Amino acid sequence: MQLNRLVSFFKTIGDPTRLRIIKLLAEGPLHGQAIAGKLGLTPPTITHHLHKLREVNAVYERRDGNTIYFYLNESVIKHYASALMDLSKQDEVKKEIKDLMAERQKVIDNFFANDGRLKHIPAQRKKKLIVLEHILKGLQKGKKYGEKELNEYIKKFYDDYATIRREFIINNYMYRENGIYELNPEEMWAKIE
Amino acid sequence: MQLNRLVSFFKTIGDPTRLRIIKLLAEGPLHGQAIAGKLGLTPPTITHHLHKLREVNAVYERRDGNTIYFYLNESVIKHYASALMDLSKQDEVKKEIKDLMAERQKVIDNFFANDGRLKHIPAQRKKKLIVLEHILKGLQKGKKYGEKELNEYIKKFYDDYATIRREFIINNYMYRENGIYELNPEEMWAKIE
DNA sequence: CGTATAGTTCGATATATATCTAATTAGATG
DNA sequence: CATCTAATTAGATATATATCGAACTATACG
Repeated sequence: MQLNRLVSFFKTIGDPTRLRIIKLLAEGPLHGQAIAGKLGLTPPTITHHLHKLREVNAVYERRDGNTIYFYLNESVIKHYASALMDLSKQDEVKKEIKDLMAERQKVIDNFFANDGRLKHIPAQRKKKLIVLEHILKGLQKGKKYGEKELNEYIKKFYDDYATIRREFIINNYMYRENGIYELNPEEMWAKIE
Repeated sequence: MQLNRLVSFFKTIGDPTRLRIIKLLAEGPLHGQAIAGKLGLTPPTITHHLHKLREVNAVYERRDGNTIYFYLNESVIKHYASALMDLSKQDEVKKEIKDLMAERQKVIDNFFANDGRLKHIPAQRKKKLIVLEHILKGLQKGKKYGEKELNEYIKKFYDDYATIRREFIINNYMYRENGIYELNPEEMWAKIE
């Protein structure tokens, strides 16, 4: 369901007169003047609202002689009701992932400044790992980095590159061999983002 | 659920920007500037819409530091979705009665003029009975009517009182005894309205 | 064909509101 | 306390729209 249809429908029923018309029609079809009478409004006003209700298929009509009976299109109402319901329902797994992401994003928001630099290293281990993983996202897997090259990269985030580099190693995000650094396979540290 | 709350809610979500905010928050909480960024709007505009969304309890917020995270209030969304669903759902019996009533009303609209007088007697038996029953509603059960009195009553609806009076008898709506007329018990002709 | 009735269209008016820029407030941090 | 960032408020503008009375259209009926 595209956004525009939803917006048009809700905008249309988000009016006291139109919602009262819908409630009336929910009890059975009525002709225009009957609606005008029950609501204390003039026929042109009712025509105006019925026009809008027809635009979103909330009502349909059947002519009988020269009076027109208006009916509530219940299936359309149900349709949008369930579309609305869907906006509040997400499958469990997806929802949990989203929550996790939101939590991580919050930590990142807190510890990185607007220019993208790390303000300071979190004391809490869990948050520290999130911060380290965020920095690691800029490195390519499989690529070999010289120590100087890695230091330069880290310095874009934080002046104390030595601490960060050491954290990379002791938390098993990277390994070092003969002064050459490389990312460990992601599976080893269950990267999420 | 009172009408005003429904109207306010639907009016609120019947706006493209606000519905987009709701869709975003359905995927997880966000802070104001993140919303502004994703939608390409300025923070004051987002504040404006969040204010309206809060008014109808569609969102709530949690402060963390000086950034405020906004959450979709899913239970409220569900609440209004089911209220909307109710507008299209009626229990079967009630619905059938309403349909019957609407059908009868249509016949009455067609055969009685605005001043309440019968234009002519329907040829179709089913419609004729509806018309007769409509006229009978003005009589009291248990009361005994003299012929002249009954004629006068019928004449308020139709000049040819003799025909109508005869129809009352042959369709078993009334019975006559020594020139005195009386309504038959309702059960005998399954009065609906 | 003329008349009556139901519905629609038109034009005017009053009200609401979505959006922006600029200024202000609130909290956190050094 | 000074400063930074996020959010809000205020004011301005442009657009949308709910309602009505008056004029018009369509259908039925005699």
